Amino acid sequence: MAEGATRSRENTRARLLDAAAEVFAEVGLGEASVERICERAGFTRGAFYSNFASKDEMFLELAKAVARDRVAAVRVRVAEIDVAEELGVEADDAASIIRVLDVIGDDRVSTLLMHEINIHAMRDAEFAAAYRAQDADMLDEVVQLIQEIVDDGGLVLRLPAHEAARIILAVWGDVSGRAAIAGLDAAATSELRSIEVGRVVHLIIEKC
Amino acid sequence: MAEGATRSRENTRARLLDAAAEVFAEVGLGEASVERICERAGFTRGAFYSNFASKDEMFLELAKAVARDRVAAVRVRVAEIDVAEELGVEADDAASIIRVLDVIGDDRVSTLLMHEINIHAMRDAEFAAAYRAQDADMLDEVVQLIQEIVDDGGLVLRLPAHEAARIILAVWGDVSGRAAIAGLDAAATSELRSIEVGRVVHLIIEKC
DNA sequence: GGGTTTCGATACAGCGCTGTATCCGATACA
DNA sequence: TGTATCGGATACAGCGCTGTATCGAAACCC
Repeated sequence: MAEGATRSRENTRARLLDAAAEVFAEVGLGEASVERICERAGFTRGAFYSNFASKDEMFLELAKAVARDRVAAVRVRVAEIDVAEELGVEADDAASIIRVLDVIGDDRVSTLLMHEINIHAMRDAEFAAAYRAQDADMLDEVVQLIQEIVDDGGLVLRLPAHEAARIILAVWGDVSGRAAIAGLDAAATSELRSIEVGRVVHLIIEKC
Repeated sequence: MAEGATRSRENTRARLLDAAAEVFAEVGLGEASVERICERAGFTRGAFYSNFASKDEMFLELAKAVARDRVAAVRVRVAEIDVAEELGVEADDAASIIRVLDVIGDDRVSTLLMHEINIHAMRDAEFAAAYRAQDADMLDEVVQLIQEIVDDGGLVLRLPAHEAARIILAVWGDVSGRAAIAGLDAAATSELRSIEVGRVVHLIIEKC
């Protein structure tokens, strides 16, 4: 278990996972062959089967990694906003939320991949359990964010925080999907999200 | 082109399309083989290639049919509500909208299929164009519905109607997806939808 | 009722993918 | 520096799917 070897192995795993994310996004889980993933990563199938038991097992791992990264990214952003508030920099309510959410899935590949993960959760009950757990984590994070913004700004919610979070996430996902369908680039997608999600946030948060 | 033969041919086409809808929902477009679809329909591939040029062409046709049926179903429900209102039967605002939307994709297969169609639209630009057109039609239908309910009830919208419709559809889709992931049956799904969509409707429609 | 057409079944050649078994080179270690 | 180990490449047998070409039977037409 030498350092170099391990590092190299971890590196090929990462490269394979990255390639898989792209391929899954491009053609979907079903049509993505192990061969194609390896080709994309610059390996042969030997490397794949040396690192993963099967395509499904790999997909599971990829989904876990994506979920972990998303929640972590949101958590970081929330913390950043906390710091900003403590420094007295009062941000606009909607803008804060959008800036936080913007960290998840800016790009096309992420959106496609999330949808692929989502639909897989509908098909596989076992996978669904893990998915729901991470979805709940993400929701909690957003709830907490909303709560802080409302408390610090002396604002009022028209809805319980966790229901508000659900709606915001739903609209966020909907806009992202439509942007991908419309073929919008990152900038345009971001702008569209600001507008539409901002509208919902202002609908939910009552200004006094 | 005798009647009987034609009818029979139409029948096999329909059976193949039904089977395809199930298989696409179960395993996705990519993993659905022509063979499997035919097996499900009780035919061999001979019948398939006699009726469709390819799996993709068939998917396109299926998507068109689904879209057509959905919009048509909504249109019928909207008309029903119009009649009810003319008869003086004043329905609850949220309930009316939910009853209309409930007509689209009650079941698990429809939800899966819609997601499959949706994700395919993200991947295929040409397909996306057709998808967006039908999506716009559906949106228009909901906008009209909202408008009528608001006008007849002397209510006020907190948002422009078409933005309200977008949000309602987004939440509706989100709830449907989560219900499928949770493995809820039709009744539970319907109930969950009532609650969550109802909440959004009440948020958007101001009662005077 | 015999010829014609049509629809779906069957047969076939071929390809791409799978998963395993084996091999080779590089790296770590003594 | 020789040796053991490990990671990835290569080789291989086999399967399932594809799409076409052909065939048989049933329905239709006169």
